[in-house]
Amino acid sequence: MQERSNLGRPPRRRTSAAFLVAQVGSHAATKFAERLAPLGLSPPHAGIFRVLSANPGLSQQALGAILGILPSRLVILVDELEKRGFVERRDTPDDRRSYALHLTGNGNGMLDNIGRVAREHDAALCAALNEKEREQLASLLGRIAEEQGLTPGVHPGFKRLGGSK
Amino acid sequence: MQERSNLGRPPRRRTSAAFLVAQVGSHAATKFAERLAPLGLSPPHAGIFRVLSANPGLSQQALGAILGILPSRLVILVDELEKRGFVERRDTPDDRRSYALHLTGNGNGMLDNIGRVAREHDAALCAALNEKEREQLASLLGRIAEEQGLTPGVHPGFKRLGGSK
DNA sequence: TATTGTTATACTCTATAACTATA
DNA sequence: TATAGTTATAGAGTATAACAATA
Repeated sequence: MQERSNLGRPPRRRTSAAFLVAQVGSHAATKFAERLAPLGLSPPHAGIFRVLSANPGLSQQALGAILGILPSRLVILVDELEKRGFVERRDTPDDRRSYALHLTGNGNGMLDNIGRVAREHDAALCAALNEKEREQLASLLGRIAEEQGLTPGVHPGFKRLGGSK
Repeated sequence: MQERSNLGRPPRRRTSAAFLVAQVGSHAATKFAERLAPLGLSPPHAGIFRVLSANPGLSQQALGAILGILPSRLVILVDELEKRGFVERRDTPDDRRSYALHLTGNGNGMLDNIGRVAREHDAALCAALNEKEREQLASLLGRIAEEQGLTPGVHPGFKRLGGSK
């Protein structure tokens, strides 16, 4: 039940939605990274798990394109996951330049852990809201994401933020 | 008017609010930085303008504490703004170790430009929502921000995001 | 001895270019 | 010649330590 009496006064200056989204979003990303850290993973790692789970057999190029990660960086990330036995590079018969990336059994186990962590993270972040309000929030943000042309399920990361020098 | 018929089926899996906040927030931060770039400013610069406007005479320590910017980095940012005539370091009579930071006339002019850019940014980001929905969104996010202990008006930036290595 | 502003340095992430092996 | 993966390198942001002047 919001107060609706603003008669005669200039519209009350509220913090802009854009600023709040950036502020809370940055906080959310930091908190998620903190929850991932005990698993020995970073947010980009989690993105790789999620995308490979939905699209097994992707090449590194394709995976990097989806996640917005440059090939030169993706190599390192995949190396780390392969070294720990979560991802494997399978040779492709038709094109011997590229690999087909798959989650291993251990990889799928870790994917479950990531999912659990993500749900805990969501619950903690939205603690101030009831279930209906969380759906409202997700709906509003989902509409913005769609109108802005954001790819569902892909966190854009941060490109060039510095603008001064 | 949302569909409300989910009888018997498991609750439909929606993208979590936490993920959407991080995704849209990252996008918003990138877009804001792009709008700031033609002014020769970065988001941290804009934060300095905003905080100094509300709290003239702050020391660098105090300013850095509010913005979550380390002294070693803040020196460089303030140097840049001082060199361009937007900020001045005034000697303080009582403590000759520190400066009192103030916006100059040109600085206040640039502050107006930043405000204009911020309003354009907000309008563009929320294009998918009507005025009432924007207020709803701001209200929901504001409650999360408060419950999570975020300082009003302060973008936390991104601390240690990597967790793997 | 502690604090303010500053400098120096290391580490991470981003971005570009160049190399190799295939195609 | 073009592409997939890889390596090397440069640039920005973040973090820590150390220093000079002052408290």
